[in-house]
Amino acid sequence: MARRAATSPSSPELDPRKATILEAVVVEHINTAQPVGSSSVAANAHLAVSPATVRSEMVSLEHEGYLAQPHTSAGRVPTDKGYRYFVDHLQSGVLGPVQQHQVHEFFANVRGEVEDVLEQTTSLLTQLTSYTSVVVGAGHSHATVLSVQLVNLDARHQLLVSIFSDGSVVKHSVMSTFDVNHEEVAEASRQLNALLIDTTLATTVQVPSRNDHVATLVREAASALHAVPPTTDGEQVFIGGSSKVAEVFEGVETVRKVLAILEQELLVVSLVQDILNQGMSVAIGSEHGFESLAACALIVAPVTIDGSPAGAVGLLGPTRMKYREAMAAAEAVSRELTRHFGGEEDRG
Amino acid sequence: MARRAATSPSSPELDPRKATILEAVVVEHINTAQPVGSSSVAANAHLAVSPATVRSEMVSLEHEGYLAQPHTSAGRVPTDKGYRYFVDHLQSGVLGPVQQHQVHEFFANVRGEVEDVLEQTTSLLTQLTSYTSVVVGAGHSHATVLSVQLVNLDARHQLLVSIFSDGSVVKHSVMSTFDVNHEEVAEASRQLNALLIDTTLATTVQVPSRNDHVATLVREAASALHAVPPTTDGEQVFIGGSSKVAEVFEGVETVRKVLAILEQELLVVSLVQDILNQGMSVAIGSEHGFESLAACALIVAPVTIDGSPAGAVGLLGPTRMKYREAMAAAEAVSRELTRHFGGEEDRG
DNA sequence: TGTTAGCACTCGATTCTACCGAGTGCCAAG
DNA sequence: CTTGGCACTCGGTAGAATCGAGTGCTAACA
Repeated sequence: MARRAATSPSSPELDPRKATILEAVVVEHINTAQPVGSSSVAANAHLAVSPATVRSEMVSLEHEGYLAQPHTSAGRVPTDKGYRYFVDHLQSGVLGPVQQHQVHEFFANVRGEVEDVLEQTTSLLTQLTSYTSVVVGAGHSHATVLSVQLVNLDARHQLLVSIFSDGSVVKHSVMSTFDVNHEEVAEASRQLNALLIDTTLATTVQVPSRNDHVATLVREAASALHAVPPTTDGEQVFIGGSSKVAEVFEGVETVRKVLAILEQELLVVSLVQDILNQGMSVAIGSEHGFESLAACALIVAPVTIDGSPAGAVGLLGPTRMKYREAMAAAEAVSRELTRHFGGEEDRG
Repeated sequence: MARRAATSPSSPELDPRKATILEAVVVEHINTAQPVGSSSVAANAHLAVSPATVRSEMVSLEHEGYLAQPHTSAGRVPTDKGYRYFVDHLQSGVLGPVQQHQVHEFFANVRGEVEDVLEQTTSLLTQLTSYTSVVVGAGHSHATVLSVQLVNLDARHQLLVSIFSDGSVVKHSVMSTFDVNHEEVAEASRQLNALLIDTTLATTVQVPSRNDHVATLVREAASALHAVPPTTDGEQVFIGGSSKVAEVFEGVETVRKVLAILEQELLVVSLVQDILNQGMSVAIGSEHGFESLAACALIVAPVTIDGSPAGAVGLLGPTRMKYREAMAAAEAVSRELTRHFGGEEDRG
């Protein structure tokens, strides 16, 4: 319920009958992918009115922008606004027993590093919903350094391995212009530890200005660590079920566009995070502002660790996707993921 | 030339005129995606014969399995065998000036870790060819351990970070059933180093059998490290341009199948490596044995470091792909990649 | 006033037909 | 062995006819 409220950017109430009709149209169109006619609404929705009445209501709904007509003599199709109303007034569904079981099984058996779990979670989500799934793991921009280690690959190549408090590990190669022996590397490693432990990536550190081998190594290693790629602070993206794109969308061109977006992982991250920042759980059609995703709806659910945002799960489908089921799945998985990571910490 | 010889699994020589006709059909069909008729071959290929003659040759080529007829009154289309002959007798092309420039630019500017370079290489390949690209980085199954480090995330959770001689870094979490203090972790870390340095993942190590905290930690950490996922020894796969699948293949079903295969990265690795193991550089249609890739051709080129196989680059397209250009691109990129990594080592 | 039955109308989809033409296979002459 | 000639095949396209789902409007009705 809280969710539903948080998720309503613009849903003026609608006359109850209109609401029922709109809902019927949406449901029907989601199931059939066809324009919906007045008679099928009159039959289906159990409001005891004639098709003619439904028709006049539909005209009105069309004027208000909730429905559209592909051509003069066809049924109606929901607009993005129509879907939005539908979603905002959707009572939250619950996962079917089979799906619940799948989720339970998954989290009971899943093992391995965070990355592996997140990766596998995309499979779970796609299996649950038949939609393309996205899992975003938060960056480690405010994690502190637990330990760094500089090792010699050969005399001119060193590797800086940094371990962060959130369990992430990052490596950077360092190339030196002079030969370095093991003692120098060990000494540099020691100094780097002293310098970097408990700092974050954002912290600026005081590097030695001397020009001996060790000091130079330390300088280069530290700068390698702080040379953050400008576009991201290390979020990870996992995408699962991209083949579903070809099943679920019609029209090669749409498929191509969607795949092209999915290829740009940075874009996907920002897309998901934009939606979360706006407090939404669903972005429909043009709402997310990506031209080439106009045919898509994206459901997102945040994952938190110890109350602070740690990532998100998402489901990407056509605007006529099965919102209730997909939202239930996204929520269940995000909840379990939160518990999986958070709970582990508590128990440990 | 050596390549071409190595790449011929089954290409009995063909009567020169038939060869010319076959080639003309393949070229034409690659360009137009349409069945090719006798007259266009007679006109195009500069053999001074009439369409009628071409026709009779075509009948013969069809009997021998090089060509096929979609239906009675249509032109001919190459079979997999036809493409195979074509490829086996293709004199190696050379990259166009624009592409050469792109490759050069790329390798002049590329920075970062091996993984980043490989990842970005997929973009390069896709940009060069407009096909989906695959880059496989070899596993570190025979790299030796340079250093391991065990750190405390909290009292019950430790992280084992292992650095290998090939520059790869792997982390494993270790969960303990008792609280561990920093001294114990440090001691365990020391012992693990003594135990593991210079071993490979395949080496079995003698772990302490005592039951104190440190020994238990060491045991658990060592077993975490050796618990290799059964299906792989750490190959990395990078896939680029999957949206090209939707451009290049016709038929939603084909697109779906191909994407589904690409999702299973392990499959892609084994596919690429099978082809390389057989000494082939191109697998056409059914040659690679994947039912659902029957409409595909896959071009692969090995990447070596210091003479030993270190991975591969691949290009995936329809059987009617532009072999010469794509092969040239794959070769050029694999060559540059080999130089990029190998050369660096030599200079360093 | 809101609802409904009736009805003419619209227009995409489907079917059918005719037909075009690219391409074939065959044959007889060169 | 090659080639021009020719009858034949058959997918693709265009046009006409038809179908029917669905609409908007209107007049009657509660």
